Amino acid sequence: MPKLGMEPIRRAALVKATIAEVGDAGSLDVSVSRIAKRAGMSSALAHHYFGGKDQIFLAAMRHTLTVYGAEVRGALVMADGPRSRVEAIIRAGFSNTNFRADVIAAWLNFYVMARTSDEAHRLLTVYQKRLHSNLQHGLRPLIGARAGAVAARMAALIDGIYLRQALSRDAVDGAEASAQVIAALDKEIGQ
Amino acid sequence: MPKLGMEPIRRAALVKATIAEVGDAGSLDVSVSRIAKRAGMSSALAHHYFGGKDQIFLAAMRHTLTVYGAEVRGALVMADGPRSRVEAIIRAGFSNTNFRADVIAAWLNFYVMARTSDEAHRLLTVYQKRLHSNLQHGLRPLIGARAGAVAARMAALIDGIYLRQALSRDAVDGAEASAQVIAALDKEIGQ
DNA sequence: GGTTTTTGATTGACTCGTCAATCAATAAAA
DNA sequence: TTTTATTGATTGACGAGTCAATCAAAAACC
Repeated sequence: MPKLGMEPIRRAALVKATIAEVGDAGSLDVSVSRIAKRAGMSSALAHHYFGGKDQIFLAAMRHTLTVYGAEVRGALVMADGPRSRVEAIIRAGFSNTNFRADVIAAWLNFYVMARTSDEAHRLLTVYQKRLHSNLQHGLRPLIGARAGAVAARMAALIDGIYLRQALSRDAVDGAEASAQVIAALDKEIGQ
Repeated sequence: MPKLGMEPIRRAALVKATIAEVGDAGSLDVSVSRIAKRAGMSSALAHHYFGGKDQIFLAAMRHTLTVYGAEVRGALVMADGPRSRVEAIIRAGFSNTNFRADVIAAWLNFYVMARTSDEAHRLLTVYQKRLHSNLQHGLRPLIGARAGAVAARMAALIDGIYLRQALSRDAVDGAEASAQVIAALDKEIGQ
């Protein structure tokens, strides 16, 4: 069986399975066995590759942040003009890849994890800083010095809408969510 | 020892201890034994009064919601005029009783719990509905038909700022948080 | 008032299950 | 044969929930 070079494949499978499992369970209270089973391997192998449960979760978290980050960058290169850049940042957060029930559940639980894990805390802080920085950068040409404060509010609003969706059990609607935030944006920048 | 009427005292102590313990641990991953110990009794007694771990958490949740609800009502009777009412609702959410590290941690974890517990889900839905309804009611005289949509955004913003504080490990600042939301309110209603 | 009975309060010890982590062993490349 | 892949079995810890037993106030009774 040992086809060489299994490691990256196994790791990816475990990360994917972790997100799915956390999404299903709704909490971080999922056993390594279950994750491993979903990923099609034994729990021992999961430990072999990741060293421990925390490492598995952190890897899953890094992955969601990486995907999100990539999506934002991708959207930004397509945007022309500051206003369009800000909208791109907003829409990226509510894209079909990020704004899914299981991913949202994972985010929520990462917030819980960040209260006890330094590494999780660090990662989420990076995300928040980046979101704020991106928004501020896009807003500055539009509203100058107010950009910092407005960016903070927009970021909080985005997170808040995320949180609502985490509670909602209905299907999520990224377009509707984006529209909400953009409406607030319009008010903040005066149309 | 059986001084009659211990039950309500014990229950209250357990609820308080639960919030504190969840705040310390940062997650719902706290054993009944620890909660009971902090409340000054055996774990068996905790089970005796509440029946199970979930019941204890739900009671703690109901308590925080009750306190929050009372505070909002109290602030509303003091307010004169719609604008003042809306501000009162906002400030109540960030009051010293509600905007505390352990309480915020509890809220966050209740959101996680709501993904698996129907009763927790119900309670949080009640909170969200009530918050939205209160805001909408206060906003209607100010902006008419737009009140519903704006209330939704304000509610999400409040939750979002809460979430930020859940991540922050510094001391929380309710006044600053209120100011943020009120600034957004000003923009929404046009000064 | 004194005795007995009842009942709420309380706990230590125990059961049962779960889970993270480890290890020894096997199999297939290189 | 050395390295990589892989797993079944095992261990050690921990936690929820149960139970039988104890303790002491209070109520009922004489």
